[in-house]
Amino acid sequence: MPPNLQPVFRALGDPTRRDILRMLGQEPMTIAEVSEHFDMTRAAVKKHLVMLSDGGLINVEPRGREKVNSLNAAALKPVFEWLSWFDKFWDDRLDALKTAIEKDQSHDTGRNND
Amino acid sequence: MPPNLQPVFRALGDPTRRDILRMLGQEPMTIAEVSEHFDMTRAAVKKHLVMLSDGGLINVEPRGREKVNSLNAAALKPVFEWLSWFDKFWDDRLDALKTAIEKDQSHDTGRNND
DNA sequence: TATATATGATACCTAAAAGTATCACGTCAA
DNA sequence: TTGACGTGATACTTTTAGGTATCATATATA
Repeated sequence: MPPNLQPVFRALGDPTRRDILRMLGQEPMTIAEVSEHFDMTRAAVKKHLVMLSDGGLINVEPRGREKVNSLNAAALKPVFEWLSWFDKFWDDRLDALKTAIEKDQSHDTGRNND
Repeated sequence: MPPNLQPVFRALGDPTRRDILRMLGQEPMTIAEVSEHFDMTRAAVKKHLVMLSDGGLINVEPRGREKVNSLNAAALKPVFEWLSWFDKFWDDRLDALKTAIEKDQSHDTGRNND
């Protein structure tokens, strides 16, 4: 079952959320810690985290009274693959090689790309 | 100067626009032709095309009284590269190979990735 | 236990997105 | 040259996104 791409693309559509992803790529953070990096209320940051969670882009785990948000980069994979459909238009060579790599790997390439 | 990613990500955030990109990947189309594929007015489709154009994702060329919209997949490249930053989290092997490919190519890899 | 703290949830505001309807304008064709 | 046709542009409506403010709840901690 192909994952629904829409929540992922929607989550990526906001610059604050893209920044958050990069931050969580460095280290997991609580909501308060993420909020420190932005000039907006914690509630606003929380909403962004919910959207990221909706897209499966982050994992949220309780730790006492805190919630630790960590990156789930695997959720980006379908996006990457959706984009790869267009490789042929801007770089035939890279596309060919990447296809070879994917074939070489024993991946479940049950891709739908929609 | 790194292209502004925001208009591109915003354009990709809507499923109709992603569909249009795939359609234009098959062949260039006029606004009327694109509109035939969707259950909405031509004006609405036109707005989507403007957003795609804002992100540089399509080229629009006049042909008599028509406008021919064609895919500009090169505009997806920065998005692809932005995503590639996360490769290490979900597939070290593919990332390593892709890096090797890019190094092998003589590309203007003046990437900023923000 | 009493209190401070981290988060959750709700209501509300503003702006932008997505869509429709309508009309104006340029171009092709009879 | 007169329509017909494809498009551009504007005004309008509805929904969603992004944000603030506020209060409730659960958990540490003095």
